[in-house]
Amino acid sequence: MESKYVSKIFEALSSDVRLDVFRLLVRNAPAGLVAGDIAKFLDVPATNLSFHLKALVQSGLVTVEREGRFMRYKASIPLMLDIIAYLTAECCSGNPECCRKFRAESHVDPTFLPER
Amino acid sequence: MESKYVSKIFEALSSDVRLDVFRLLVRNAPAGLVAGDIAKFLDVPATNLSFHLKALVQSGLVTVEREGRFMRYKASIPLMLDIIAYLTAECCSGNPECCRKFRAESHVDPTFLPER
DNA sequence: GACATAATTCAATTTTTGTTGAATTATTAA
DNA sequence: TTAATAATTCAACAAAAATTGAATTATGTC
Repeated sequence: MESKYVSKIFEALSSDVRLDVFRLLVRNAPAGLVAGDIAKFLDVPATNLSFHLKALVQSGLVTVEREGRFMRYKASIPLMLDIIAYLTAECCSGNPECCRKFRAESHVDPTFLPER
Repeated sequence: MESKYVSKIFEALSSDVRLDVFRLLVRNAPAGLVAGDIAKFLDVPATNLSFHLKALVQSGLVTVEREGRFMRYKASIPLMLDIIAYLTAECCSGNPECCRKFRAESHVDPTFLPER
């Protein structure tokens, strides 16, 4: 995998609107949600949501298919796992013991971390 | 509010330069590297690298400390694991079996994923 | 102290993103 | 076939990010 390609995927998650959309779709995997429901859940104007959904689809993190007059969006869980594998590849030069030790320290829920 | 904080972290990984820097530091965890070595490895102009390192440090994904006249940068593995947990939280919420199936088919070392 | 080295900050410019309302396309229902 | 609904595209503007070279700060060496 090319870092230019992967950075585009992280760019898709670099807006709080898109991150919220993606997490909503991850929670609602594998069924996904139609655009109107996403807009309702997250209270984002339709026109702005379209802009962000387009970016997510272009990144590959989200897929879309027509369903009558609705558009159904789904998170691509395999791609999500791929970028996690990319990010963590050869962590600590492949020393799994070192990584596991970090893992034990990481049980901070980012939801509760202070703002910067 | 929380997603604004996490999206800033993904923003830090949304440039291919910064993504390359971060992965280099992940591979070289836990020791890290000094700025000049990063510049040499990745062939990035010092002034531009400083700009990107600053963004990484501000996101919290990278830490820095002075070492004589060198600056040593290190990846924050615990924060990396936290944002992975944030991204994958409640995946396939109603259907954990579905989520386990996705994981089994992926290339992710389970060390880096929260239990499900 | 004077000089070299490591790295950063600053200022200027260019490029890219995000947001909004109005107009448009696609589909279904009356 | 007309109207209603779902969603997108378009155009305009506002805001933020990337890049560069010159100047600056901090540290170590002669």
